[in-house]
Amino acid sequence: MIKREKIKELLAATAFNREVSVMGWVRTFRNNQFIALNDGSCMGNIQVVVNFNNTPEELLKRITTGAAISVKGTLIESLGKGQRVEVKASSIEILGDSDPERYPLQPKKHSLEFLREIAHLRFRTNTFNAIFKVRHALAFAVHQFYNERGFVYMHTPIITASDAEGAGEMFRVTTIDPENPPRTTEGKIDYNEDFFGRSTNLTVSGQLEGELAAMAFGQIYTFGPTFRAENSNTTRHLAEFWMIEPEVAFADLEDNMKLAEDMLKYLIRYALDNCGEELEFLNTRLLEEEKSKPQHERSELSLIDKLNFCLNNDFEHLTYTEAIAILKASKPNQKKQFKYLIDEWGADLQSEHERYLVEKHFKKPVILTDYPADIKSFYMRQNEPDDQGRKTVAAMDILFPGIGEIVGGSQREERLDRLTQRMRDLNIPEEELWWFLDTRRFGSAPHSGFGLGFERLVLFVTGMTNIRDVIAFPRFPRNAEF
RNA sequence: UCCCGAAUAGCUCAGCCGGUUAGAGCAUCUGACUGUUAAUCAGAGGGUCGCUGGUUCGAGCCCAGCUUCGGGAGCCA
Repeated sequence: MIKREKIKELLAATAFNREVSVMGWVRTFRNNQFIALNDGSCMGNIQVVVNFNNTPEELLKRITTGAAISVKGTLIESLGKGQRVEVKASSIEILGDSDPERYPLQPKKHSLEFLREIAHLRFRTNTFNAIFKVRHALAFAVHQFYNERGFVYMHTPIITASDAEGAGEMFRVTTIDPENPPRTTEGKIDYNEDFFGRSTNLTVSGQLEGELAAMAFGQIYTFGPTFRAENSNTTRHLAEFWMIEPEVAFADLEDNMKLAEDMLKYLIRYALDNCGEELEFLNTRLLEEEKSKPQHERSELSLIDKLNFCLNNDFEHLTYTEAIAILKASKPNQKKQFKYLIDEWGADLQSEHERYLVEKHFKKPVILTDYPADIKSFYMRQNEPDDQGRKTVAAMDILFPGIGEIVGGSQREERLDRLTQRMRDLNIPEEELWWFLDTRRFGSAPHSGFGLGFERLVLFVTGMTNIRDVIAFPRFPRNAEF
């Protein structure tokens, strides 16, 4: 029996007139003769040539779009134009039929909206083949980047009992019978009777546990699923998404920003170096897509140019206070074109402001630092008040064109008294986070970390615009299909 | 959750001022052709016009509510 060869290898083959075996799924069957066969090993198809004169009618009828077939034949230089090699079939076996009346994928362009409804089949399109190859490459590169730098990959828990982190609404994890829950004497649901003996949730972040490990290993990262039960209906939020969270001891905000920028550039370079075919395809796809848009909405750079631009330029560093000054003096603010006008220091930046800074003013990735303490989390390190007595924290957000916030991080507050004071101010119960505070009690040290939304990175690198298209089976409000 | 828009054949869409039997391209099926490249040519089948109610002699079209989808905002990664 001949060993099955992958189409990717056959398309690159130089030795002809040899017997080969290929298996794959039919993309199209033209002229009763030419099968475009794809096995997922690459985006390209191999052409299988069938001699319909000596092939039974019943077999030819079963070579339909989507069918899985096994082909044995001779690899030859193509007799026709349009492809270099083809397989002259000597025998074809149908492995799995595909009813053409019911198979939803046609050899034509489908809308992303339609493909989202058939997410179980959309992997079979070139677009999603490319997206998920890039996603794979980026995930692999994340591990390679941190491994090369001696980071330890930590698996932080997915089920957590702490609800104090404040990153968002949480999904409850329980085995309690919702029809008949155990009650306390006051009539409330008694979580002492629950599986863990307490109320538990799906994690919204591995950061707090990551800090514990960083205070022993020095440098760690997490890369796992994260859950937010926010009723977010946008092109850049998911209820279940993957997050990368490095945490580094003895590192300040500068080190943190450097790590983040190095990582993003490393990942983008890895994709460019390893997913050339896929990015070329996505680049062309995007150009086609843009043709239907009015001139002013089209992007100035193509996808690949944009990625290279990102690699070859330093990210813009900017404090919140400097950003406010730029925004205050900006044309849209002066002409009152912003929906939310900038007048006071202390207000949170709206996405229109972030977009202005990134896409109009600097036209490159921006790292915003030193936000007002009042709009940031309790664990961020408190800076000394400025000459006007304004309080800020050592936070940094990285903003990307078209995506917005892709990284959020900070130097952590390592001083126990400052941390607990802030927790009291925000009504965060200290007793629940006793283990977290222990890091500040026993050998506390400066440390920093950040979170990178993996899907947002995949969005940027693939040039896709809806986050639901860069994760296999997106989870969002009112949708958990597949 | 809020604002805006959309929902008509398997897919992408047209459907005029509310008026006879709701159309096109692609896909599918049948036949022809047989070195095609989203093959081509000829023909055929395919519709509870998202759902519920209302206005009207008459509703795909107007109104209300609901559902779902898309874009934007908020929450954030």
